[in-house]
Amino acid sequence: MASIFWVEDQSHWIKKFSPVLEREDFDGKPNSLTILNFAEAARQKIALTDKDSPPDVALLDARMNGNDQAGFTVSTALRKKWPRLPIIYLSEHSGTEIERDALEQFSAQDFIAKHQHNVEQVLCWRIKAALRQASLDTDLSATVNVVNSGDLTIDLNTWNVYWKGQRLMNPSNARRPLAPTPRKLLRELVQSSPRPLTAIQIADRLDLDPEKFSYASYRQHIKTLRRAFDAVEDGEGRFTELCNNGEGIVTFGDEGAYLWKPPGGKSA
Amino acid sequence: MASIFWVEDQSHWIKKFSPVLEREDFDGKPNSLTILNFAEAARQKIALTDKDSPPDVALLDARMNGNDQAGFTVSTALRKKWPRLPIIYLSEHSGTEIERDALEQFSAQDFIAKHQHNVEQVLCWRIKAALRQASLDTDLSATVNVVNSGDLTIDLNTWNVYWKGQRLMNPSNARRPLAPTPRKLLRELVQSSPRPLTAIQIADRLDLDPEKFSYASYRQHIKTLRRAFDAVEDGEGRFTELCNNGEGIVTFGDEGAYLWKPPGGKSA
DNA sequence: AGTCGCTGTGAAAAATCGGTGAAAAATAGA
DNA sequence: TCTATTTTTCACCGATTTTTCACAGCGACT
Repeated sequence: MASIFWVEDQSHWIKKFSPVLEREDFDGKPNSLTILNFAEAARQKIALTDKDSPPDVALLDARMNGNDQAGFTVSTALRKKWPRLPIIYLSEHSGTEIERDALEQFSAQDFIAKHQHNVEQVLCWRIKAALRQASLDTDLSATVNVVNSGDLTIDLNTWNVYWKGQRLMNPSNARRPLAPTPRKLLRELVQSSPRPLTAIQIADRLDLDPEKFSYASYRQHIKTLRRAFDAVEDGEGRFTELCNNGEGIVTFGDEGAYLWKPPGGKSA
Repeated sequence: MASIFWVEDQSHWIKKFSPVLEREDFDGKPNSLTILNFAEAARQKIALTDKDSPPDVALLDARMNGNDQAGFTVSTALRKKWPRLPIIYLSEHSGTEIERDALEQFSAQDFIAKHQHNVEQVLCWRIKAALRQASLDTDLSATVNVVNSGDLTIDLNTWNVYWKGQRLMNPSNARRPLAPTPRKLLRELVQSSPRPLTAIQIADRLDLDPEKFSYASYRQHIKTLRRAFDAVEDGEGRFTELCNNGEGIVTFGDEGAYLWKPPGGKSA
């Protein structure tokens, strides 16, 4: 849901833009539009809004109710509370010192002239651009890639697999990591859970030659995986036993398919 | 010095804007302006420019020499080489699908109508805004000219690499510095840690001909690097041994990828 | 009991991976 | 141009991974 914070004092602009802003698809979800008519009302609204739920983008007019600075005071209040919020100016005074101030002094993300061909569309395009830019910024900080399923964690960067906090190792040599194909296979199983995967589907997903990847190989890799889990459970064959009881990596009857069922009752 | 990369096929626009762009004070230093008249020339220039000295901002016209897509092909080439370079379109066709494509499909930073009041000024303001935004982005990651990872330091100015305070030298001749390709390769590995890099990804990042850069070459460079580290550890093969134990420069086990894992337990 | 299909298994064969030195090819510098 | 250096290619080896094969256990059905 894209939430838009809009301050506009002239009703005819509100009439013109609000239907477009409400209908336009910014992120696949319906938008929430907050419209304020006065700078003072806007500042109050800002003060009352939870700091942890900022709007996604703000639209301001620099000059409102005859006051050249009205929009900028709102801008300042917004920036103070949410420094990274993209602010877009919508103004009748493009190419003037108002545009310069907005861009230079008040770090506007964009400045759109109200009087131009096809404004409604342009506005939407530029809001989208601003939203994209903002999401880029936040993506930079957190790029953690993990798949999680109960006690299982797969780190998609290093491809390490952790089971109850311990790293799954190669069962034939405890100092070596799990081999590539079993790792990928496990990931596919976990990701497609609770759906089972046949050998053919696995070959397809792992981009292996379907001629070469037989059900026999599949079985072999499953064995490897179960043993790797067993090694962590450190007792003897605890995990394999689990599988026989219908949890963990279980067979799915037909067509030689296997299925990941998160042990411990909970689902993925 | 703000360096501006500008592609424009019509000389009257060049006459109109170039004095302004040259004189305007973007960052307190004189600007360097590169003007290309054709998309093809622009692409060649991009290919010839050092990957590590990108322009600060690019100005493009979407439609050039009668071809609607000409500007976009340049945009693609720029983005591929310098993903974070801000690209500003200067066009006579605002409010059209050209503007939409530029903003949505080609992730333009901005789109400026050539026919508007006070364009030269507007252009300057918006370039400044783009530069500010870009510097914000890089501030986020690291303004420092040093890549640091545990005991490893890469000075991005001199390209020297230090390991535990000592400079890494060329293993085939201890009086010479580490060769360029291994240095760059190490940097990419360190920067993308904890993600592994395949030979193809490395070729792409170092801007090498992917036809020529084979997995065999990659291995060879890795060998060179490991030996360089060994030389600093001064004993025999201490670092290579580390690698076998899963730290330092380690194989990823799939698709011939390697990965930098900062030794000493700590992550980057 | 017989046999069919599915699953699990160990052992062996086959393919691949990662490391290596040496030599050829490309590039940079004088 | 010639030389020094860097980069790529090639052929080889051992270790590891992946596939294949042959067989055994098990339940279902006839």
